Amino acid sequence: MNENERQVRQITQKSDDFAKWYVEIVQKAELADYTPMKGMMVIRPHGYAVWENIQRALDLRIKATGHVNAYFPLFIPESFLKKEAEHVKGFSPEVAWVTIGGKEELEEKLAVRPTSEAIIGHMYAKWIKSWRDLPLLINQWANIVRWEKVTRPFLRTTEFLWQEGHTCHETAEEGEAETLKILGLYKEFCETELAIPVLSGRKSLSEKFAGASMTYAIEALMSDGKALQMGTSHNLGQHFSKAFDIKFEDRSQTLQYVWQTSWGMTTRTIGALIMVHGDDSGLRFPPRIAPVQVMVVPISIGNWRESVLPVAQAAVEGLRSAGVRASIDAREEATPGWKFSEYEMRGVPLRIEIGPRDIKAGQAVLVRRDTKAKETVPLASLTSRVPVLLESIQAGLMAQARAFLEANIRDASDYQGFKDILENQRGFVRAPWCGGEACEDRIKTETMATIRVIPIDGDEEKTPGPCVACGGKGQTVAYFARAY
RNA sequence: CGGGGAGUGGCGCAGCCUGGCUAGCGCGCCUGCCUUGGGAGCAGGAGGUCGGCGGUUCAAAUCCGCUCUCCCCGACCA
Repeated sequence: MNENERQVRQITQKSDDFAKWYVEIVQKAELADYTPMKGMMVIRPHGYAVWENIQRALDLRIKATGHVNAYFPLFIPESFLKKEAEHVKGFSPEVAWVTIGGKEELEEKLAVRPTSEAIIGHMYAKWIKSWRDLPLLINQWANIVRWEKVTRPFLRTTEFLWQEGHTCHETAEEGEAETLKILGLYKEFCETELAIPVLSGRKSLSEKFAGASMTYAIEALMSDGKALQMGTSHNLGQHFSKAFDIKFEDRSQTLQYVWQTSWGMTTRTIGALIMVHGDDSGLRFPPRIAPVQVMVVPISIGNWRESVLPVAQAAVEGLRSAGVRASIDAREEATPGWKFSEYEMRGVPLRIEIGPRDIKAGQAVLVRRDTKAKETVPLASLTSRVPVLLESIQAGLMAQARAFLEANIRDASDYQGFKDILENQRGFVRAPWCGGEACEDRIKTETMATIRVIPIDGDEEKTPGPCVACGGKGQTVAYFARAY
């Protein structure tokens, strides 16, 4: 057993049992913990700090595009949910209900929101009277409850956190433009901040949001070859405005229903960070969203408290004033080696080791988490070198994830080849599809793969071959995958 | 919700089939010494109503019934 193997002996290897590796990391890196209630987890401080960084970066973008934040109630009257037929049908199997308040049985039961279109639609009807009130661009950060049968930390929990945008527009074109703008915003966010490359496009009708006219999504590829939906942007058309009577008087004095969109991203993205970037030593957080970007470990030898510690602390101070989220672990009771492994597990992008030898040489040892490569840097140039390295790590993780994604998009022209890819290699399969639900169903039943996205017109060639399932005329190319 | 596996100090497990002494082991934790450049060592110590409820029995971690939770594989979903 070499050194590298010894240090990771406590975690399940990723290649050995991916699912087990995942839940072990979640718990050992203290991102989340189970509670006595099924499907309900505690997001622990280390996990919540990641969520706060995601929130900050995403909120900035949402606001930069003209949206404002508000907060709507947790509860939604049953009658509201029932107003949009498809909506209630889609969500009713997974809604939690409040039927008693204190000791009183409620006259009308209240849904714990599975999403907020209904309550927001009701309020919008009250607020919107004129074209001058449009566009209405509101976002909320909230918790959501969906009574799922199968749960997994971050990926699918009974209660989860998200942001949901709900907008109203004068025209169908504006609604569609907003839907696509957000889709692009999500894609840029995932790639820039999370270092997770995504495929974007529309969903098939069977996969679209209950009550939408069209759902667009971004999909990422986890390192076990399964796809994960990272965010959705829905063009709601006039479905909800008609159900909730959201009307405005337009510029030519005609009464019209507004055109709406809704879109969301959730705490699931944390699960994606784990599964896209994690390795056998633990997490690898992209620097931009890492709670701690740099951990300084003073090498505790001899009179290190007098000789090493002050230098290490000064280094942390210097990095902090340079805008780096730096921290120091000066605990006496843990050995340096233990700390190295610990911060690798927790995904800290960069480790700085400072010991007596380094001080003598006026340098520090920098170890990047993504490649584990070491370099020595003069103490005086830490504040200039560290930001460069952090950017390089961010870019490195992205490059690695993109290479993996690209290597795992495979074309299939016939059904046997299609099945072989899903059976032996997983990843995305790009294949022509006739647009028929029968073929979609058959593929799902026989291969467990679903259409993740259909490229938006113009993004892909327009003359697909025959449908990979039925051999009929191909209408479009679609990306299929087994998904979480 | 269907099929399979599991629940015993913080973590990982043994014990259960065939009921019986103070429920054991490794890691972790506490104290002290000694160490510290990849998860150190020695000595002493703390911590468990065996997931919960009920039943059988002189006696239950162990047998029986119900129930909760977790994991895996399907059907449903961000």
